[in-house]
Amino acid sequence: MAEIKSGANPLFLREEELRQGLELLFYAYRDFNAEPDAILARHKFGRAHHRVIYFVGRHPTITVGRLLSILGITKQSLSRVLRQLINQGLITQRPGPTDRRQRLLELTPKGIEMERQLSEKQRVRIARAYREAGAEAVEGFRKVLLGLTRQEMPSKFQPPGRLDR
Amino acid sequence: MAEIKSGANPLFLREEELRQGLELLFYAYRDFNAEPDAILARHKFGRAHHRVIYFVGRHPTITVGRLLSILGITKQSLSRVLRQLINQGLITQRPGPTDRRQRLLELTPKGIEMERQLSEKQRVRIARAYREAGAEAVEGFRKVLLGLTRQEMPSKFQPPGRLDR
DNA sequence: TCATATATGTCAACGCGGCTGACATAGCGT
DNA sequence: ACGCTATGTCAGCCGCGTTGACATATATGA
Repeated sequence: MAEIKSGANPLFLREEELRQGLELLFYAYRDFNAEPDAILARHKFGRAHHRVIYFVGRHPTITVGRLLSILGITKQSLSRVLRQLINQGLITQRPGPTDRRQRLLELTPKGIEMERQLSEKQRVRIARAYREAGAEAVEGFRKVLLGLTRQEMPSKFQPPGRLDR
Repeated sequence: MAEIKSGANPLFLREEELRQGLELLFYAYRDFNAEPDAILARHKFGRAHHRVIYFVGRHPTITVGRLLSILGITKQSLSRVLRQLINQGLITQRPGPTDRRQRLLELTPKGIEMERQLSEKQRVRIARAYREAGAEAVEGFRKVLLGLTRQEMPSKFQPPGRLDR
């Protein structure tokens, strides 16, 4: 692991390109979450709440366990925000029909409304970026992001609720 | 703000597309930071340290104030991690030559080595994703991310150390 | 030169959201 | 009946944001 850099080496140029990608991702992610963060703050919530609301909305009747592995956090961490969301009436839980140990999670109408408010900001932002960049760029965007994702999941828990169907 | 959804409306299909982008970004960002996180943990550092190391490496002799506005955090937050990095001998500071109130920050050789270790993981990952996706996709990736970034910076502080020169 | 503004640092307290470890309970499956 | 599983909870820790207040050195303009 050395010998990589040198003068007019294409690998050297590439280095800059890669760093750009790095930073682009950093800034985009940060800016992308700024607006929802503001809304959440008004409700005394944080990003963790946002993520839970989002994924429960996306996968109604999802179980706690499945939600845990999507989020990649511990049950203790989840429990804290989940309890708040349930207490505030944004999410309901009910026993699973076949396996009654499970708690199936769903958004209440209030939760749905909140979800809409939060993701609307981001959807608008993405929609604008997509529109400005063009369909072809969008395809590339997705390809690269997908390539960044997963891999070296050491065989163990595959991201279970993956978007890609 | 309603009336958006309906039956066979193209906007409705678009909704799915946008949500995909949303999640893609979430997963990519998460997975993208997993490896550096592991390295950092071994040194008792966190992501905040990573970001500081990264940007100081990228902009040697950067001032504290400039670093603050790149990171978008408060000086108290920065001060904590910066002090640790200086104590651990990864970063040095020295007074600015013209304005001696400033502290110019630079990586020590030890800091450079750490930076290399950390970003190497990410560079490899990006490089792989780029290679698999192809040059055209990379262009699209950048276009879209750039579109997601900035905007509604309320005129105030423009991201000062922006990558795009 | 004096006053004010700027660059930076520091103390203290707080909040969010990760984590580990330990333990509890209900329900499933053999 | 027993053990595994799904879930919940208590307690404590840590990273890393925040606000607010105050300190110091230096720059700069009236």
